[in-house]
Amino acid sequence: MSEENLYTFENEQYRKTYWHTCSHVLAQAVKRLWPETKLAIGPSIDNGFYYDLDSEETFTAEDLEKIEAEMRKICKEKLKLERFELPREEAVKFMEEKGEPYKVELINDLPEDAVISFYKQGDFTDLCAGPHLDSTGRIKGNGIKLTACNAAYWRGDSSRKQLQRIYGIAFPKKDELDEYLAKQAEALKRDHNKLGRELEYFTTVDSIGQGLPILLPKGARVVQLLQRWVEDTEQKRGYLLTKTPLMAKRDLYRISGHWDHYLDGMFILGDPHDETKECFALRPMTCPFQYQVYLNRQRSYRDLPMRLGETSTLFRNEDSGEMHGLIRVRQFTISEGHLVLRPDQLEEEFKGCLDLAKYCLGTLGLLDKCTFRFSQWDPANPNNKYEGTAEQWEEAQRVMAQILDDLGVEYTIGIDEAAFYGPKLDIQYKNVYGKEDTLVTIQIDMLLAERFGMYYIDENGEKKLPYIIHRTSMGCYERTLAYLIEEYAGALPTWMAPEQVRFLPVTDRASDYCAEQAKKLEALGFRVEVDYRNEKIGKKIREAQLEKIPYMVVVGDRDMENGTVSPRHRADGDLGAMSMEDFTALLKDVVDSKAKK
RNA sequence: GCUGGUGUAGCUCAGCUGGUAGAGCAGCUGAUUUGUAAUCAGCAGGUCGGGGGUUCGAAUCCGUCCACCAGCUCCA
Repeated sequence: MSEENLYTFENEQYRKTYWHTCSHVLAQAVKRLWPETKLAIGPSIDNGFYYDLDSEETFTAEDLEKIEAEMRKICKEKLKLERFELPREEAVKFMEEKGEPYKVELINDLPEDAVISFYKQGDFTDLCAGPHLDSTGRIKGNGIKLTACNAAYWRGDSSRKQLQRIYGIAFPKKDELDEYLAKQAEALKRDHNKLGRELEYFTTVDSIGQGLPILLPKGARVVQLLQRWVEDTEQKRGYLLTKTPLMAKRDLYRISGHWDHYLDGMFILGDPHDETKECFALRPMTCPFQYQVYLNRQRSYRDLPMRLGETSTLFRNEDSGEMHGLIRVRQFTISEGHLVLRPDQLEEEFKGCLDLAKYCLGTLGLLDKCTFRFSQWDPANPNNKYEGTAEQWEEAQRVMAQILDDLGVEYTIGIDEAAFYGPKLDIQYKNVYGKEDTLVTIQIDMLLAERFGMYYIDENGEKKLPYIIHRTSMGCYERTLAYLIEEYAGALPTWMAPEQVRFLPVTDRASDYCAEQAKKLEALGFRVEVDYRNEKIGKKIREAQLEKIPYMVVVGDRDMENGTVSPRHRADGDLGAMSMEDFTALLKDVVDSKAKK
């Protein structure tokens, strides 16, 4: 990068520096307006910056405007940012005198040898490692927008005080800000939680409860199509289909370890603390149920790998604030599966799982936006989350790292994101708000086989413990549907669209002709409707467009005379008159190829 | 679970400082038979999220519960 390009917004480092200085300007503005406010932290993030503040005042939208105005003033003042260092004791004293307890805590937690630096701009000084712009005058005042004020726990710890987090975004030009905000607004129009309800994919009902969405006929159809496709795909790859119960006695969860680790997360039927009576729980995962298939008889090394797949409905009693549309729910159905294998088969089978997931997500059109996360344990986790010994964990993670490197997977590392029984490869996806969730997970488990006594007899007649891979091929159907709606803005590809073709008779003279053609397509397995209403063709088209029906087939007197139909694609518009044979071939091609249109 | 916001007809929303609700679209009925994004007219539709409380009187004020939204925390 050439010298002059270093200071452009294209340069991520410069951009982050710019936003970081914005966060200082934000804090300075708040301190000027509400001097009693205590400062916590204020970093730049992927999309802008924020500052966490402790204030008696609950910042409203109007307050944010006031703060923005003050920020613009600070930019106009062109205050120089000056860096200086202090020894630890003086640094603590400095912040104590300023009445900033959070800063004092931060300084005290810095390592012994840390350089403690401050940045001063006019009447405002903040503890900060930098770097920063050299002057607040570098920031374009009317390119700043404070976008939200929300709660955030001090140091991300829910047992500590909740602060107010003010989010902002800024650009060197007002036009760029406007463009960014317009793009954001546009993205929110794809929000599955809004679009999915409007297009009648799902709804929620107060009396049923939080996190328990109703899949309406369109949503249910899409899920059915995806399930059939996944089950068939897995069958072709050597998976054995299972159907196991949705609940079990607490005894089962005691063996798996879930009773100790996740009691709060389960829906319990009965009194969990009364040992004199039977107590059941709805299943929060499939593992211990599906293991029983393996345990049905003694297994030989020749039986391995055993690949078990199940379309599995799970129940998790999430905290009330966690539910979100179809993305985070209390009951969901997942393309679940477990592979029981010999240690020497681990890499090959892991690769197979990754291939399958990539194939599924790629076909759905979601793969390009996915990122990979290698989720590892945290030996320092304070909640005793993890089973097994440090040696077992190091071994499992070493093997997984080796496999990921061999396969050339680019990943980030997530510490303390592992399952309680092993490390995971998580395939992550971001929703329209930029919030990331796991779509697919592939996990290596070297612990549970022993707990369940899942031995096999090797070629020497010796009992051996297998490895287990927990995996999903396309995640849970509700969440995947949500992302599909967002990815395609509700216009799902024809192969998975609940209604693929809608015939639109221009007058009722064409009704019978349409019914006949529709029947032909239905016989071939297409999902077809006819709009028989006595409405103008323009209105029928408008409504079909708004419902995002892939193909509208206009049929009028002219078509009937010529024995044609006049299809229209929702995105490509009028395709002109053609024979039913040609239209059928076109449709078949689009559907069979699972084209993304 | 925590912080903040929201909840009025199927949908989108109006309803000022308390005086028992209004529009557009959708729906129904009738007329209209129409060629690529909204034909016209009429009718009907609501214990204003639920239970309480204050008041002569509550959609409006207070409290509580429920649901929805954003964020945090959590996510087997």
